Formats: sequence, structure tokens, C-alpha cells
Amino acid sequence: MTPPPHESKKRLLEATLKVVRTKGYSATRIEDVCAEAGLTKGSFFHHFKSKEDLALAAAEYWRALSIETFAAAPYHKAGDALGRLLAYVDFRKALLTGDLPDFTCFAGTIVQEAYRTHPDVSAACARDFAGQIKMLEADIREAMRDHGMRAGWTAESLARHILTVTHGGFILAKAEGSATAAAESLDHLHRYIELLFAQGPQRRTGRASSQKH
Amino acid sequence: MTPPPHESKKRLLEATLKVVRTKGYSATRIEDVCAEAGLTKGSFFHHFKSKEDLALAAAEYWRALSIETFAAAPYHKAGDALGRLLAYVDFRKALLTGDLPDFTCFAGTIVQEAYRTHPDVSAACARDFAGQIKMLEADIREAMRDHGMRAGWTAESLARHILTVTHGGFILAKAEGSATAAAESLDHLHRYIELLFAQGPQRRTGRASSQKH
DNA sequence: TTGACCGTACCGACCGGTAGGTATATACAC
DNA sequence: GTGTATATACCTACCGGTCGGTACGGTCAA
Repeated sequence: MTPPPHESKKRLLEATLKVVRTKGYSATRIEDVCAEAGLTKGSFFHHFKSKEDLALAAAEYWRALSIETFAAAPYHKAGDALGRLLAYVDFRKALLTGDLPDFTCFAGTIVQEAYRTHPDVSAACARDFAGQIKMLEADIREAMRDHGMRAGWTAESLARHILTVTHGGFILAKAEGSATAAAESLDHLHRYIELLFAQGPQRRTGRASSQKH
Repeated sequence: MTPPPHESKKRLLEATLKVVRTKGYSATRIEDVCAEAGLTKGSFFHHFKSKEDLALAAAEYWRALSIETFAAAPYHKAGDALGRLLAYVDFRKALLTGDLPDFTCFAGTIVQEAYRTHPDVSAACARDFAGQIKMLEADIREAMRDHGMRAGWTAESLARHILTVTHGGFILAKAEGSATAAAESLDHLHRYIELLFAQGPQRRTGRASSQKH
């Protein structure tokens, strides 16, 4: 993976991201990817041994790209953990520009179709998610410590919730053909996190056990 | 649409919901649907004139099914609008049982793949969403009135946010192979709504305009 | 000259859709 | 009742395009 990002191979991977995010995985033909990359099948099968192999490589590529994007993002500048967390949410909102396939998630798109039919690909996408969650979890845990939170929820569950809102927003955006729903959902999420930590350290009713039935 | 839900046709529609929620739309072969329904292609093409025709009919069927499900749901029993809203979230959580294809959303699954490649199908799914949003919006508006809310957010945006969390949860669930993430996200959503309305009528900083850049 | 890289040409399986036939129910004339 | 006609519902068999994957030849740098 890490050693040589060959130029043509990289072009094929970039093309894969674009085409899959536009058409979904199953509907993506290898020749679509080749055309997008300006290459032919001969080149394709020199670099990848199958469509599934491509998907796995693309998932890995996507993960590396995400890590890079968020590592270079400005939201790290906030001094305290809570500030960084809120800035992350704002950053995700700021990413919602351009055409839909430009900002929606490759892994999220694929996992919808592949979770039963292509377990390996699905697992690769799940790793992308896990990485994001772990990254967020660190800041959340620190923010909880800063505020002395003894909450009825875990850092991990809030990290997952942030991903949930992000990806759910992509679906609404696709349905409505506009990113405004996704942006407004991130606003609600931002407000939620503020309210959560504004509550202070007191333990609230743990929702998990307040179910009536 | 409305006149006769012919038995075989209905079986084909049910089969479509199941297969598509398992494999996605593109990967769903007409023969898969036939096999699931215990019929053959001849029968299929007697009832539907193409795969896309099936998808449109299934989206309509799914919408009717949703309306029916939520109309019959117990969450309407709460006397006040806020109580109904919270009970709705709990109800969505309670639906997360059984196998993944049993509780994930047909429309949400399809829109991911079809939003660019099959605009008509995508539009049909968007109508499903719009119906849900409208339904929620009514209760939210009432709850806002009850609590004299002058919030920096709209009833519509909160309704969409609820859908966002629901559908985002499905993606996480597919990635992790478990519904627990989705359930915990709905817990967070429940808590958010409580906190929002516990704030009382004061106007908070409207997030939409608090962006730094 | 060797091997990485990339192109053209092609194969074969798969799958959406068609063609054409059979079974059954209903309607009506006689 | 019996025969004819028509419509619905369903089947088997097949066509034709599509697409993942292969075979193989050419080019160019080391």
C-alpha cells in the first residue's frame, strides 16, 4: 500500500472514488473508471487483479485521504478539547460544497450496497469508520475529563453519533439534491454538543434504561 | 396503484423490498426478486414493464407501508406534542430488531445509488422522505408552540435532523454489522430534543450565522 | 533483452427484456 | 349444458447487449 503511489494507479483510484460516489459500487463499470482516468482495461488489469481488488485498494486510499484531510484541517487549533470537537463539526459543515459526489463519503456509499454481498469490501469501509471514531473519541474523552462529566453516555457513542449525523446528512442531501439538510443537521449536532457539556458534571437519566417497554 | 393489490404482484413487491435492502438496487436481479417471490420472469413482466417500473412501484409500496406502520404505532398515545416526538424516537429505536435488512430503509438504500443514475426512482424515494418530514414537522411545530419556543432553528430542520440520525444509524449499523450504534444515536437524539425544549423559550445563538469563516 | 506499463481485440457468463405458449375464469350465445 | 370468445395470469425458452476478465502485442526505460 504505502510504498509507491504510481501515477496511473493513483489516477485509477481517484477515478474510482469519483465514479463510485456518483453511481454506486455495483453500477460502476471497470471501463467507467478507465475512461475517467483516461486509461484502458489493459492498464487497469495490470494494476488491479479484479474489481473487488480495486474496491479494497480504493477503500484504503480513501482512508489515507481522510486521515490526511483531517490532519491538515484548521479545526485542531482550538486549545481545549471541546472547542476542537465543535470545530470539527463546523469543519464537516464547511466541507459541504460543490457537487454532491464531491463531498459525500465513498465508504458510506459502498457499505450500503456491499455489507452483505462483499464482506471484505464492507470490512475495509468499516475500518475507515473505526478510524474516524477513534480520532473523535480521544477529543471527546478529554472534553469529558475537562468538564468532569459523569454522563449516562460514553465517549464512543457520541463519536459514533457524530459520524451518524454526518452520513445521514449525505443521504438526505442525495434525496433532496441539496446539501442544506446536511448542513442544518450539523448545526443541530453542534448545538447538542454545546448543550450536553453546558449541563455540567451532573449525571442525567441514562437514556438506555429509560425505555418504557 | 391503489385499485387492486393483486396477490402475486404484492409478493413481488415484498420480495423487492427484501432483496434490495439486502443487496442494493443495482445488484438486485429481476430473477432474484422472482425467486424470492416464488414466481418466474414471465409473471414478473406481466405485472411490471421494466426493472425501473418495479422500483417506482416498490417505492410507492414502501411509502404506503411506512404510513401504515407509523399510523398504527403506539407513540401517538402521548398527550402532548413533545411527548409524541420523544416517543417517536423511542419507537424508531424499538424497530431496530431482527436482521439488518429487516429494519433498514428501502428508500434510503436506493437513493444512495440512484440519485444520479435513476432520477425518477430517486424522486420517488425523496417523496417518502418528504412525507415523514411533514408528519414530524406537525408535532414539532405544536411542541414549539406549547413551549413558546423562539428558537434559532426551524421545525422543518429538526424533522429532517431526526430522519438524518435514523438513516445515518442504518449506515453505521451496516458497517459494524450491529444495530447498537443506531440505537445509541437515537438515544443521543432523544436527549438532544429534551435538552432543546428544556431550554425554554429564550432564543439561543442561531448556529447558521455563528460560523467563523 | 528484460520487464514494467499500457493498448487492442476478444471471450464467456450474466441478465434485462421478448416471444410465444398454456391454464383458468368469466361472459355470452345457442 | 356446450361451444366460442376474450382477458388475466403464469410459464419456458431464448435473444442480444453488457461487462468482468483474458490474451497478447507493442513501447520504452534501465
